[in-house]
Amino acid sequence: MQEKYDPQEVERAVQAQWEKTGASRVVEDAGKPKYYCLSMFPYPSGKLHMGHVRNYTIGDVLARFYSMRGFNVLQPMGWDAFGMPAENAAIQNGVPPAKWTYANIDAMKAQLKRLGFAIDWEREFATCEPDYYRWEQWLFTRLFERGIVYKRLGTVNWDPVDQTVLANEQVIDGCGWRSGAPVEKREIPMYYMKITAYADELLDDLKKLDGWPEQVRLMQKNWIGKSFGCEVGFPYDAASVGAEGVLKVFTTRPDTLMGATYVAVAAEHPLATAAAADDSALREFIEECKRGGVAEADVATAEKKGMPTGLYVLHPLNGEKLPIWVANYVLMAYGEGAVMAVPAHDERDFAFAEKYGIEIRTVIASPTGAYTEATAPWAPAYAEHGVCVNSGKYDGLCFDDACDAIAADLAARGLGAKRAQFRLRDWGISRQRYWGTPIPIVHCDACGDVPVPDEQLPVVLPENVEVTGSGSPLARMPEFYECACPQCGRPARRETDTMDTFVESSWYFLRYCCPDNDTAMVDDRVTYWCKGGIDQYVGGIEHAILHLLYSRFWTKLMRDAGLFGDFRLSEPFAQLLTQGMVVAPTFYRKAPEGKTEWFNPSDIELECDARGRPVAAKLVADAQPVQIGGIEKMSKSRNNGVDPQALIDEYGADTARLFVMFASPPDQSLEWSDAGVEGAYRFLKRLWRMVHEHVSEPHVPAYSGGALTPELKEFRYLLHQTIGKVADDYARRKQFNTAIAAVMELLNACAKIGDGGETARAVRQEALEAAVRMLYPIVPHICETLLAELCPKGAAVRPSFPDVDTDALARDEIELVLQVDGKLRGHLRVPASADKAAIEEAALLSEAAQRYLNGKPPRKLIVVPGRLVNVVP
RNA sequence: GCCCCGAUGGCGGAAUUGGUAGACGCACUGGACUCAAAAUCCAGCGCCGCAAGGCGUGCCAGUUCGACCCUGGCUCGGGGCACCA
Repeated sequence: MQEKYDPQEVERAVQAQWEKTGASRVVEDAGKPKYYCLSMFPYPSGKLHMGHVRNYTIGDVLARFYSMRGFNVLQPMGWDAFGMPAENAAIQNGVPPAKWTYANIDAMKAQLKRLGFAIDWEREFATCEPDYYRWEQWLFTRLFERGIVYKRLGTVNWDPVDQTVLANEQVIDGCGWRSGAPVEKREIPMYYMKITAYADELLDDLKKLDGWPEQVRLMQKNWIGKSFGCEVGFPYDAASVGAEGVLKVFTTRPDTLMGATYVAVAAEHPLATAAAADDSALREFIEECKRGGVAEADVATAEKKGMPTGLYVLHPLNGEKLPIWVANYVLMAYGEGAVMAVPAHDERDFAFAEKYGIEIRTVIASPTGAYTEATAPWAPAYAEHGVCVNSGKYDGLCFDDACDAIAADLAARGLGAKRAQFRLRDWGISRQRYWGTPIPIVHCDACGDVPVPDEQLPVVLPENVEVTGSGSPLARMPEFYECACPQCGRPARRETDTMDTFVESSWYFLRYCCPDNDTAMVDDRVTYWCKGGIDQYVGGIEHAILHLLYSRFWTKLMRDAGLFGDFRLSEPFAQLLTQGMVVAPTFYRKAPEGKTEWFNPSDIELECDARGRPVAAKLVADAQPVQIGGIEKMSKSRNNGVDPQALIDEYGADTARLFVMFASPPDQSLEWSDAGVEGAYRFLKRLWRMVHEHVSEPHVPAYSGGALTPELKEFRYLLHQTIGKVADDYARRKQFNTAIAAVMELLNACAKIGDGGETARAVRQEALEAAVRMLYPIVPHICETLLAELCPKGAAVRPSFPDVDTDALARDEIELVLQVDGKLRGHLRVPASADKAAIEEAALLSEAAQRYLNGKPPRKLIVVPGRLVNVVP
């Protein structure tokens, strides 16, 4: 055995061995329990960043642990290859998106291999390959025929200078990121998927996902946002509107209906358009509402503005004329694009009414009497449930009774009924971009929208295109869009929009089971690997809502398309581990034209105050100052990703893996710092040295019984306690930093065992073997090597996880904490078998208790078995 | 603005079910080895105090024999908000 730990050489040799034996290759095996361990696949941005290292190490640790426990483990990897950065690279450097993407995949795959993950690379694919997306197109046509996919208008960000649709990320302070021009909202036809038809199931099934973090389930529940209330119809005031009709709104507070003093509609609402026809000021206001992007955060934080239309509706219960306002806070996409406003009992309506001098009418009193009278000027709106006042026949009714009574009266007039409402909206999947899956639809003047028939699939995305950043390249390629109608054969136009990349990431995990199937989307192998759900999914918490919700939805769509046969998979992910983000500081400079340039932390020199807080920063290259931004998730757009390659080059993959796992528990966000890498490396060197010293003497079999000194007995207690703790950390808690710490403690204790004779060496053999096996999932290269040295005969055998020897855990005496009045005052050694009375007696006799009791009996005596005794004087 | 999460020494973090706050590691300090340095090993290391002891888990209140942990109210930081992935 080499005396010195040389990670580069160890890792090269071990990886070559794994490669040779196909150690990570896996096939279906009915004789073994399966464990499908999935990590979220990366976008091929070019280089791995620390978030990837963390994510894939967590996955690999679990995969290897379950493998050691005898499971048939599948750990696949692929590439979420479509998306905007490839187009941006094309615009900047003129490289075709496909070429750029495949080059990035090669680079990142090499990095993943260097890290030694037990990935079955035979199953790898990229979502930009026609063999993959053809099945997505195929299912799309089925869903289109069933009406799950439909077309309607949707609102997008429009850059009037670049004449192009912008992603929310490309809108900065209301302006296009390249042109700097103010962005406008524009309505265009788009394809939607009816996720709202599955809203109830998506909500109900959350209850079954007990392997998911509560936090994620809660976020999804709130996102789906099922609320109960009432639909209310406000008949048009025919004299002002000039037409018959009913304005529909939804409210969760029908009990406040008698306090409604106006209604508000979105700028795009037909009533707003009608009123603006002969009102230039209103037209101008509606134009103003169209300025700015569509992102909800921007809309919700914008100043609330409105304008009266001069039109009226009639209150459905008392016939009173209520003005119709256009308001920028009402969104056409939600519900009916109109709301009823009750300023006295809704904070937003209150602020709006105060600003524009609209009547505020109190109709709810606090049940405790705190808000009883309609007295102006009002304090902030009383938005709690209460009792109806100033509401005629409804006076005195509580929330539930008022809702029932008002809903019944509305129903009697045909102007409303109780119903549920979802916040969830249908999923718009059309993108006016090049680098995505072509939407398989042909537009024919005679036949309308015709899905591409199976025999013409896939609709292949042409790869050699010119990307300019203005408009969609496909829309400039007649050779792509000119086609014959599949139905009537006449000249027709192929759809040039592509699909949202979330579609590809909604089912890739199923395709890993059967990537080579060229006659079906999925097959029986999915049943083997996905029965009961994918056993473990690991990925960033930033995907808690969209990606995970879309994947759940898409799985249900595939189920309902009959693709899973009798197996009928409904929920794809049984266990979910949401990794906390690796965050890093951001640095930028703003150019005069408003463009922002972001600088990588590695190119920055920081100046800190006495307490170590950064106060100023400058770019090393030009020594000029840069602005310090927030500490954000590592991303390409903020250029704050830290490249792990330098770490791997200097210390090796095992140190990188150990350090990242030791730094914090997986679900916690981690501010990147490489302080402490040395410590991880030092630990591996120490482990190597301890094994080297041990094996340089003749081999002894691991301890298997016989008399022990008290010291060795105590050490074996620690050893087996540690094995149990570490196994629990891997399997249940998924907290690897404490598993590592426990093994460190064990080895610290191991180093302190007196050299002793044969027995001590046997115990040390047992401990070192166990420690190396416990660490194997985290640092597999060094452990593979050390295990071969420790058990020369078993070198070829796949390593197993050590078992707990329960005999070693038996104790004669235990130590209890002695508290007086809840404060630590000493310890108590008692026989392990001592009962409550014996413990109480020992506690009262203790020096500490005597000192504080002054001979008086205690007021209380609390014994927590196995832990402590508290004497309350 | 709305939804979710977090805050513990100089730093990363531990305390698993309300029961010893600070495990493990980093940094630092002292010592050993060395011509010297590196590496390694040993010891110390929350704050105040000579000590006894007191204080201490973002802030303010509360529940409890006992609170980092539970409840209410804040502050700050992070994530998501439907076209970043």
